[in-house]
Amino acid sequence: MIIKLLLDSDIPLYQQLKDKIVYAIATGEVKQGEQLPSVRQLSSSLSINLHTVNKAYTQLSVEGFVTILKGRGVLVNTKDMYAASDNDRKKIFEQIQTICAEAKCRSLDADEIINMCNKAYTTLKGDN
Amino acid sequence: MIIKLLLDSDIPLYQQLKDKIVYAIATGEVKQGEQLPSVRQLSSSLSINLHTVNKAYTQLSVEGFVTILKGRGVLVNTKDMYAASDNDRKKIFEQIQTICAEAKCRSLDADEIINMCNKAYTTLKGDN
DNA sequence: GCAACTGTTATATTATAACTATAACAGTCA
DNA sequence: TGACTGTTATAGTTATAATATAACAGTTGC
Repeated sequence: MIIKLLLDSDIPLYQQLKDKIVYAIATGEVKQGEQLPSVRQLSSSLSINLHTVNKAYTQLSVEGFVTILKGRGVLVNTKDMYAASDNDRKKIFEQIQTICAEAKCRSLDADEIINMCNKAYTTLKGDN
Repeated sequence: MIIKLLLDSDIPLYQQLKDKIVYAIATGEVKQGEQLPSVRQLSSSLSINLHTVNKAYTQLSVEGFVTILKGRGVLVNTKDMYAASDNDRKKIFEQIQTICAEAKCRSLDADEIINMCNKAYTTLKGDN
């Protein structure tokens, strides 16, 4: 899993890390049951602190993407364990609403946004 | 313009405010050339600080949505003043990518996300 | 058991962001 | 002049983000 973080981004490091891992799950780059790097390994290879990685892993665990086993490591869950709940759907829709509002203001019509969605999905084509 | 902010949200107040104003522009609820409430008026009616409103207005100004006239007030710009630049498009696509990655993980397919986009756009139907 | 690995917890420190409070300054306009 | 605009300055509080070190506790293979 190739991860590059932007140190000068306005997006927190732990959030960037979460997004990258979810992206890797979406593409199938990391598979169900697969073990993620340990907090020490990953923090070392990214030159960031152990606790920053731990925060990302902990939140991914709360959101259902991974299971943390004390003493053993962090494992990617099976798909059914993080299938969208009604609340997940609601949150995703709210994000889309905000993006579409800005997009419409900026004279992008629905088709352009839909094209972006299709492009995003085709980029994610993995056998996961 | 009806605005309600969530004080206990993880989204900062000034960001929520920006999003609501952009949304109001998108629906046509506030029109081109229209004057927004003064920082004191709005901060008072929302029971938040003057500087929080000022921060939202200042950023909206940088992003091209409004023009701030010292001593006079804040005016909504014309559409052409905030039409999407290449960089705006890129940022919007990156947000969509992140959302789609999570959505795919959570077993939502492209059609479901596209439906959400269409629903979001129809909600925004205004003659702006 | 021991060693080497896991995640966890505790404590502390630094830096930055977010929000508030108050006051004064400066431009606009009837 | 007075009442409204946004702006700037100063200060303080609170929360978040990130780091640094150390110790604790569970797992695993030798």
